[in-house]
Amino acid sequence: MGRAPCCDKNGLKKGPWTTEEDAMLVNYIQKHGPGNWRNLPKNAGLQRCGKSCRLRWTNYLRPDIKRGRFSFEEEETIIQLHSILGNKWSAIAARLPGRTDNEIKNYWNTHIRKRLLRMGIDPVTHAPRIDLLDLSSILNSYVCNNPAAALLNLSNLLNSTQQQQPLVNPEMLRLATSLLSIKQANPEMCSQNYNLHQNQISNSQEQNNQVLPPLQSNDQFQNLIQGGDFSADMAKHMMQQINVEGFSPNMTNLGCPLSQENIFPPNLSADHHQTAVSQANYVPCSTTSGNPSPDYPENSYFQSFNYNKNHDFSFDSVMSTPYSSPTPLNSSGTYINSSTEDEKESYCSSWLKFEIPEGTLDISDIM
DNA sequence: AAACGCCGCAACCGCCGAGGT
DNA sequence: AACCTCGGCGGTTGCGGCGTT
Repeated sequence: MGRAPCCDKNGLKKGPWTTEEDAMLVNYIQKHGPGNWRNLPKNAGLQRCGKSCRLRWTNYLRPDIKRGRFSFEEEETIIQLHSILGNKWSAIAARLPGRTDNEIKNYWNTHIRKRLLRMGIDPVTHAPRIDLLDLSSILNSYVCNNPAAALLNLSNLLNSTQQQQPLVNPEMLRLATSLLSIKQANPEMCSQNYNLHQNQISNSQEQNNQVLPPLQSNDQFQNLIQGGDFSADMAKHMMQQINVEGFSPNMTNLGCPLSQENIFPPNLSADHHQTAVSQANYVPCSTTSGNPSPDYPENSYFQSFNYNKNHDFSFDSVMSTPYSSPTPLNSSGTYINSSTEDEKESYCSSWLKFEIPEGTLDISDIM
């Protein structure tokens, strides 16, 4: 049985509200309070349906609504809550005083979502995007001191881009080639990182009394996925490794893909799924020094992307200011309005721009 | 100056669950 | 149990403003 419409729409006005209508609605609610939305428009003399009145009140006319730009703190809160709650905008709004679910939803869709996509982060899963999987296989080959395999993987990757949709965006390719060239220049560094990576995993397992061995390669991970025999324990195991590593443009970290679609099969419970996602993104990122970066607030979403201040590939090295901040704080603590989306974007993209040293790998040769 | 395209946001739509009859 | 109302939610749409050509 179909549900009856909330009101008789014949003769009722739709579209943008006029100031007169706003005034009528506000006056009525100030006298009688909100509620009984069905009868409210009739009593208030409005040619609107109750639903429209309620939306207008809750999303725009309510006196406690905070208007204007979202602060950096608000933005971070939204991202973190979204990673936990998903598209539960009302739940997110409940934790952001003065902001409505509609406003947060719009802000997410028009600003944050796009920014995360440009950063290579899946806005749904909050994990690095699927194309990093292929990138990781290239980098992993190099970690294993197999440049030939790396080049082969890269070649396959490029060939695949000639079919339908590109698997890797240009920034990812640039990152890949840059890292390859850096590896050529500093072979010891990478092996050190790899050893460190393995040590971290071992330490983590001791702490968690786990007996599962660390995944030795990206291939092993891929086999797990493709084999279909992927239990919740395995997923947990994977996420432990991710927790140890955090996420950074570090080679070994990239060898551990985070895409949620791959990590969690449909039969994995939502609880496992959600818990793992939260852990993957928001545990404090381990660093070689063992200390979190002081450049970001503790537990900052963006701190998850921080690697190591002393490391050549640290995001810190290319970010002097939290790039997500829409309105950087000045000395008095007020927000500077001159910050533009372009400026924010430049922060985001800067840590993906690793210039290729001259005389190193030339992708055009492969293509 | 006009045309065009893009973007952001307010508003709408359809669905759902809770609660009442 | 069935039906209905109501409030709430998330997804989508459409319009106006703005920048670019």
